[in-house]
Amino acid sequence: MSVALKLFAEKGYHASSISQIAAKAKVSKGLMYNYFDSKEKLLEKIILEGFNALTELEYESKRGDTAEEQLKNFVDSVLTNLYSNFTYWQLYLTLLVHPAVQKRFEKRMTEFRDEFVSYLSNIFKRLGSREPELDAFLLGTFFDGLVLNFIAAEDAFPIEKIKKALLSKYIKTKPKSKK
Amino acid sequence: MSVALKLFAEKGYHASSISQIAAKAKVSKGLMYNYFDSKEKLLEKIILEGFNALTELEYESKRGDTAEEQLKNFVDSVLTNLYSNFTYWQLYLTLLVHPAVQKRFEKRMTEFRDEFVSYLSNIFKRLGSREPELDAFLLGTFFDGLVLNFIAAEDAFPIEKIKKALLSKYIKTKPKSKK
DNA sequence: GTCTATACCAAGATAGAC
DNA sequence: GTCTATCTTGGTATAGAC
Repeated sequence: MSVALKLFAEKGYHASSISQIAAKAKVSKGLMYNYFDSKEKLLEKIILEGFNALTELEYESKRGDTAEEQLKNFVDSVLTNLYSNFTYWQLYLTLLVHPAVQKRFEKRMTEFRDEFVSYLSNIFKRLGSREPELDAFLLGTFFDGLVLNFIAAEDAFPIEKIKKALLSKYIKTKPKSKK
Repeated sequence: MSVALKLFAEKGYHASSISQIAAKAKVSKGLMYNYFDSKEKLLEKIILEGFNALTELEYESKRGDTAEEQLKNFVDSVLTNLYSNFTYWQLYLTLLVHPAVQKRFEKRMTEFRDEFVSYLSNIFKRLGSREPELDAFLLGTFFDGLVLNFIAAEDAFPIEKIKKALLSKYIKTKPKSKK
C-alpha cells in the first residue's frame, strides 16, 4: 500500500499500473489481487487510511490554553505534518483537483474541512477578529496554497520563514496592552 | 482542443482517451491523428496555449499608477481570470500536482511565477512592506490556494468577499465613509 | 479532410499449480 | 500465500478507401 500510495501520488492513479506497483513492492501481479479486489479498491483503502492520519493531526493540533497558543500549535502541526506526510497530502491534492475522483470522497472531505474551519474560527473569535469565519477561511485557503507549493517545489521552500510570518500576521503582539 | 482541454482538466490526462475526445468533438478517432501527432503532442499544444492566456493576464493586470491601484488591479485580474479561464487553471493545477508531468514545463512555469512574484514584491515595497519578497510569496501562495478551492467547490465560493478581505488586509485605508 | 478497419500493445483481472 | 500463464478489454496509433 505504501508503494501504491507513492506511485498514485507522484504519477496519478491512472498512470500507475498494477504491474508497476507489484514490481516495486516485489510481489507478483497475481498476488496483488489476493490482497485487493481491484485497483480501485486499493486506492480507496489508501485514501481512507490517509484521512485517518489527517484526523489524528486534527486532535494533535488542538493543544494549548490561550487562543494564541492554539493558533501557534495549529500552524505548527499542519506544517510539520506537511513534511512527514508529504505523500498523503499530495494524494489529497490530486483528489481535490479532479472532481470526478473527488465525488466519491466528497462527504468525508467536506466534513473534515468544516471541522478545521470551525475550530479555526473559534480561535480567531477569541483573538478578537471581527470576521472570524472569513479569517478562518482565508487561513485555510492559504494552507492549501502552501501544500500545493510545497509539493511543486519541495526544496526551495522556506517553511520556517513562512511559519514566523504567518504567526506575526495573525497574532498581534501588542506593544501596549498584553492579554 | 477545447474539448480535450476540458476532459484533461476534469478527469486527468491519462483518464481521458482519444476516443472520448473524438466522440465529444464529433470527429472520428482517425481524424484526430491528422491534426495532432499524438496524444502527448495534443496536451503540449493545449498547455502552451494556456500559458499564453496567462501571459496576457499578466500584462492586463499591470495597470494603475499608485501601488494601491496596482495591487487592486492585480487581485482583480487574477480573480476575474479565475472565473473565465477556469479550465486552464484546473489543467495548470494538475501539472503542478504531478511532478512527473510538470518536469517538462517546469522552466516555463518557474519563469512565469518569478515574474509574478517580482512584480508583486515591487508593489509591496512601495506599499511600505518591510519584507516585500515574503509578502509577495505569501500572496502568491494564497492565490494558489484560492485556485484550488475554487476548483474543488466552485459554487460555494464567496469570491467577492475574499477580494474585499484580501485588499483590506494589505491596503491600510482609513476605514471611514463607504461600507 | 474525413472516415472505417485494423494492427498492436499494455492494462486490469482471473485460473490454477505449488 | 505466492507464483506463472492466460484471458479480455480498451487504449494509442496507422493504413488506406473515399
